[in-house]
Amino acid sequence: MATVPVIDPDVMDAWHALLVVHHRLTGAMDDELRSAHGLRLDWYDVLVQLSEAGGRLRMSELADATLFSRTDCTRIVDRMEAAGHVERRPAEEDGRGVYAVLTTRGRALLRRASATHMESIRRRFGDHLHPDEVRAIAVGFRRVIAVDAC
Amino acid sequence: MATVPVIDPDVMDAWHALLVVHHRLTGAMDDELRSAHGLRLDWYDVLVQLSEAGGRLRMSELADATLFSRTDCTRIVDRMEAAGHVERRPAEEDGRGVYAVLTTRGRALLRRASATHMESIRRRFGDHLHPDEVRAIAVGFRRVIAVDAC
DNA sequence: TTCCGATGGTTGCAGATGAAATCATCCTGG
DNA sequence: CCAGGATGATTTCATCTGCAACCATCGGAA
Repeated sequence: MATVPVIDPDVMDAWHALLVVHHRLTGAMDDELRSAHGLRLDWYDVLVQLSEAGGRLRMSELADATLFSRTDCTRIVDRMEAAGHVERRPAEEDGRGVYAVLTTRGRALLRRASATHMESIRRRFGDHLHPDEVRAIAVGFRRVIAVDAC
Repeated sequence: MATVPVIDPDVMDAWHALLVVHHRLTGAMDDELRSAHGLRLDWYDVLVQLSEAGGRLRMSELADATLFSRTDCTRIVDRMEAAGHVERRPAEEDGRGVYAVLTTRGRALLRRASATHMESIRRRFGDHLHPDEVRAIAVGFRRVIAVDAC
């Protein structure tokens, strides 16, 4: 009695390709940001999220906005604060809360770094995909994410 | 003089979705493997690669086949050897070389774990994508990978 | 045969990671 | 108003990670 294959080989291919793309590209982008701006990819993510939120976020909001744990955020902000890119400010409305606030210096760094990073995403990723593929990826992945959230 | 956007928003969407899918799904799959079989996702990857290679690989081949560094492979094999899933055997044809060899126990564990993992990929990933999307992802990503290899 | 640069693998070190414990503050029910 | 559970953030601990230094072996050239 032959067992039915548990998974479609095409799906397996797609999943494996995703793993490789993620590994290679995040590695390369991290290298690029480091050599061009002395900035790690995780710091960059924090800068982006803070900027998109208008310049400040509670620590836990930052953890939700990025893909980092709370512990990670505490420590990344520790280091970025020491580097002068962000500041911590107690939340006036909640004695337990802390805001991570983008500094002028952090904002300037983000402006420079984002050019590098966007260009990197385009060159390493977008340029090699047809618009149809890009849309299929975005739409399909959003569906995967939405289901997972339940 | 307005600056031209550096990157197509659709491409940015797709890239971001990829990051989220990777993070969520690898996390969930790791949890599943751990609770079902006490097996970490990285150990599972090693078992798969050894099995697909016929049961044994040189350490450096293992590093190439997986997404791990040489250092990682040394240490993962250390732990898996202690757990009895693989064995180290000196390469007869090269005094420097070492083979990581799948044990009977490792093979049995892989058989059990792969059912869990395949099902997990199907349920969390493949089931939510149209066949067209799956093919677009596989084909597009392979292109991205091929270019990056240069 | 004997160098000597290249290669395979491991290890020391410095830093990064998550889970769980901790501390302070908040807020709800009585 | 007070007690006590919930929440925000940090710290501790044990583990994991990569880079660079390391050691042993290989293989070609003199």
